[in-house]
Amino acid sequence: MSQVLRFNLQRNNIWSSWSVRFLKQHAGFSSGKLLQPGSYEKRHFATKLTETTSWHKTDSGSCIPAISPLGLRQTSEHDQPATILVFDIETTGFLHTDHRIVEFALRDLSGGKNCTFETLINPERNVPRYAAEANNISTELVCRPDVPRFSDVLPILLAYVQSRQAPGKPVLWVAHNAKLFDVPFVMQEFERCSAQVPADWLFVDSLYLARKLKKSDGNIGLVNLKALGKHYGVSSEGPSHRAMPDVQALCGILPKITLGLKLTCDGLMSEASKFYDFRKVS
DNA sequence: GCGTAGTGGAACAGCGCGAG
DNA sequence: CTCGCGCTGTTCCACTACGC
Repeated sequence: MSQVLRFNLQRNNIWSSWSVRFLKQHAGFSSGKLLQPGSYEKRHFATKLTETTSWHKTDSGSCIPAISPLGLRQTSEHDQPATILVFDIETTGFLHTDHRIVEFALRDLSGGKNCTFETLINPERNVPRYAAEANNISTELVCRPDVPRFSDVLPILLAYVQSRQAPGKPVLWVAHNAKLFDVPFVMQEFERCSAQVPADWLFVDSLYLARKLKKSDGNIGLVNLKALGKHYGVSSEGPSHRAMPDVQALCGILPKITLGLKLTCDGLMSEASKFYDFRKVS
């Protein structure tokens, strides 16, 4: 498991062209070193092929998961109204105005090869002890010159998302408590980089959906990720309160929620708030 | 530790109805 | 007509949950 950055790109060998070019341009990494087994950068920037869960529609139109063969998409891009990316971040604290992102992870629900993106981020500030205790990400781990800053990661992230995005279709970002936590942080980091969030990025808060479902399903108790995972029998690999395990958990929970809400992919789209809606809140 | 949203309970106001 | 009762809706407040 990489300590700093795992960067997975799908669709042929974008990895060997785009990513290296971006890394060279924006993060100052050498492509030669990058591809050398055992090299320092290789340890940090590694691709991983995963067999993943993809979504497709039931007869009733609800979104449910289905195991897809390695590297194959069961749902064609033309059938999907949007690329759905489940993401999670770890930060140095609660306030997006005062704190920084230290880890970013996402997973493309359509599955297939290299459907995940995960990286540690150099916050350029100390990680408070309470935050480090919560997410096991210490100052020593991320405040190092070899750990990319958000500004380094941003062009790679944008390229990755673009590589996953179907032409003309929006990108639907899903996170737990996205409205109050994840999106304001991401927005703040974009602003720090003087970058614009793409206009076709939409955001859905799974916490809001879970609360909505709870009203109609009395069996649902707490609506935090852990409780929902337990309720639906969804377990995630890896330590809790780290970005990718939480992403994996949400990937398992989200289809259950949409199924419970009888929410179609289009319905999920309608639940999405555009970026400027979140900006009003934050 | 913080900020926000949601929730549940208490308190109150307003209304309708029946009894005297 | 007046009073009392009960129901309903609204408002406020305290508490809880949620993210790290």
